[in-house]
Formats: sequence, structure tokens, C-alpha cells
Amino acid sequence: MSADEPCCPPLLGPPLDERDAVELATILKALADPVRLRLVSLIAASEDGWACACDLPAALDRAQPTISHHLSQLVKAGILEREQRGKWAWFRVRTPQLAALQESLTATA
Amino acid sequence: MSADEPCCPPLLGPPLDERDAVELATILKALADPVRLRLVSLIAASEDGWACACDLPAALDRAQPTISHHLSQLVKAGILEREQRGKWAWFRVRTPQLAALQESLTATA
DNA sequence: ATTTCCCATCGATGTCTGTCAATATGTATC
DNA sequence: GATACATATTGACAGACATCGATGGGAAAT
Repeated sequence: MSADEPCCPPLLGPPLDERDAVELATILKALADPVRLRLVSLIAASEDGWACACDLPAALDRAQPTISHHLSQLVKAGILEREQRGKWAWFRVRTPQLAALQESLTATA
Repeated sequence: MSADEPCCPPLLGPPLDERDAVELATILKALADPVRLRLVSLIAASEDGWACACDLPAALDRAQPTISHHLSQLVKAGILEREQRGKWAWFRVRTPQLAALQESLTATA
């Protein structure tokens, strides 16, 4: 799966084989958690699209390691992008990946 | 959540509160499994959109109780519709629900 | 009624996952 | 280097979940 291209084959086109299903499920799993959804939502709603990790534990009422863990998952799934600024970590939503996922859900529907 | 209406608030609009995030995560969780994705895909690809449960365990190489469990989850999430025909159970995809989910993923993006 | 077939439910099991306290790593400042 | 602070990693634990064998319930046919 490369940069800004479709992440997965369409759900409603020709039947998914095991391989494709696992791939699509992996990305959906990354989103299928309330804390992670709120993370994405919060970050997307930030001023210039970037949000500092330092604000997130308080915003979501979770311990710092918990937030760090979820951010890692989202980055690994290609949903978030990470940037180091001094001692802070900043994140933004990789909108193209989200759009690609969206397309996978209906495609030829 | 009623019949053919949006299932959840948009992911990229104003930040999701805890309540909405749980709701959206619930539906995503229902899809975030390879077997369930293949079920939806297979059913959607059927002749007239309806598929008999009797064919599915063999098609996905899973035991009958496993398939039955996944089908229940998908019905509960509003993604599949169930109909009894004699002693067979038939299923079809509730496309509107899928479309609503799709919209929740980008919305104001 | 009995048999047969399909599907759902139950019980058990192994694995995955969200959570946090404690600790380590890294980055900047003094 | 020493200190201070932001984030990542580790370890542990409880709850959730996918899976399947065994069983139960319902529907049709004989």
C-alpha cells in the first residue's frame, strides 16, 4: 500500500479473497475504537490540521501511555502522520488514506 | 438509529463526543473482521443480492457456528438483513447503512 | 410421530486488546 | 553533564473476541 492510493479493494465489487479481507480489516480495526475515533476527530478539527500530542491525554481523559499507544496504531495504519517538533510530537490526519478507505466501503455499490 | 438514515455523526466535522464515538466504533467493529468482510462481500455479489446461509460455511472455510455468530453480529449492526425461507436463512446487505457509514468517514473533509 | 436438515445457542479455550503504573528514551536548557 | 520535560516502551492485568464441538429448537418431508 503506497502513499495516496486506494488502500484496499472494494467491499462490494467482486468478492474479497482472504488476503484482501485481512488488509481491509486491519485498517478498519485501527479506526474501530472510540478513543481512536476521537483522536482522529480532534486532530482533524485542529487549527491548521496539526495537533500536539501533549494536549491529547487531558482532552480524552486517558493516561499518557494509552494515548501514545493509540497514536502509534493510527500512524501504523496510515491514518495519521507524525512529526517531531522539538520535544513535542505533532500529528495530522492523512486525509487521502481516509478517503481511500471510504471508497473501499462502497465502490461499485 | 432508524431505518435508512445516517448511522453516525461525521468523523471529520466537529469533534466527536464520547457517546458518538462509541456508536461509530460499534459499527466499524462489526466490519473490522476478515470473515465478516468476506461475508458482506459474498452476499453483495450474489445473483439478486440475497444469499443463503447454507452456502457460507463452505465458502469461507469456517465452522457453521462461527458463520452464524458473524452473521448475527452483522445483522445486529444493521449491515445485513435476515429473512427466513422455509428452513433456510437468507441474508442481504443493507446498502443504505453501508452508505451512511461511508459518509461518516469523511463528511466535511 | 419420526426423521432429517438447517440454523442458533451454549460452553470452553486460546488469543487479542485497552488500560495504566513504572521505566526508559529522547530532546532541549542550564 | 545534569536537570527537566515530552513521549515511547515495558510489563501486567482484566475484559473482549474468534473459533469450534456439542447441543437445542424449528421447519419440512415421509
